[in-house]
Amino acid sequence: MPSHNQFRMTHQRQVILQELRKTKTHPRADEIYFMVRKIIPHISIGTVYRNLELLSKMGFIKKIEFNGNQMHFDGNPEKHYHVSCIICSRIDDIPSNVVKNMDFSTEGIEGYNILDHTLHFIGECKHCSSKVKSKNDILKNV
Amino acid sequence: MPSHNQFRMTHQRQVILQELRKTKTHPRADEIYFMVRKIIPHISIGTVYRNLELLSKMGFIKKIEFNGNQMHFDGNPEKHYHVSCIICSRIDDIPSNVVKNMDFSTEGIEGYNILDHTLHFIGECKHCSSKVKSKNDILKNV
DNA sequence: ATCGCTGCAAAATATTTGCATCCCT
DNA sequence: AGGGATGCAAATATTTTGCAGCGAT
Repeated sequence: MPSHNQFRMTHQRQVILQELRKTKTHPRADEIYFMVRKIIPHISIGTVYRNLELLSKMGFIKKIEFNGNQMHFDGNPEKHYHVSCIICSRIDDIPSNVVKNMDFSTEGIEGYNILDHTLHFIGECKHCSSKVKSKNDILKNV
Repeated sequence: MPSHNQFRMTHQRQVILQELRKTKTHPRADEIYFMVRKIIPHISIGTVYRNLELLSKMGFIKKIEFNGNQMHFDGNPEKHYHVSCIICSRIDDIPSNVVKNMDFSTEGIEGYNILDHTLHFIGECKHCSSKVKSKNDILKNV
């Protein structure tokens, strides 16, 4: 973990950021790697990982740690919440008006200096529920 | 992913569950492996993973997916929230009165059938803040 | 000219899985 | 007895890292 005295905006870093900002799908590192390879064919996966880590440490992007073994990344660093599908693991943004009111006092959390929080909904997306439904339909006939 | 027609309470499974229920530290699979090895020395790590997966699918335990690359497990399947340390990744339970009121309508989350949610606080635990503090103190004298 | 960054490849981490055998129900 | 579960080991999957050379400031 280097301590950065000078942050350099390299071409690789700029393209990673730009491509991540373009999409709303909260991609994983390997997906970002393939997206960026279309623009920088010889970029290495190590560079992608290093940049995602650094960009999130600097607050340009956000890591989504609710994952199912793989990290996801969000080009939008503004505070917002997510919902993910328990079947296919896709992650979507939650409209800001869904949570109307959240009343909590972090003072009750003893021994911690609270810096942030995440609220993450889990459900079944419509794509997956329709898949499961048609599978059941098939099985009924067996 | 086997579909279980008969669930068997094997010795391994029973000890994994029992040891996980004993602790409040939300251990990782490898930590559970070492805990259980004191009782069943020849248990394999594969068995631990398979059982943790199955026990969480059946609702006996909970996976904590906010992790930092490793899954954590909670022997308490009751609804409750967590806080984790951004430095050392330890995870603690949140007292139930911290969140006084959370008003949201999942109907605003289009295209999802919402099943659950997690609320996870991130902060610096007192152990780590004191460590950082003493490190800074040392550096001041350099 | 520095020193942070990159590509490459190997290493480290974490989790899953095939298979013969075991043992719970 | 049947089939789910285990141990072992190999395979996967994911992320990190050492190093020599490159390039942004």
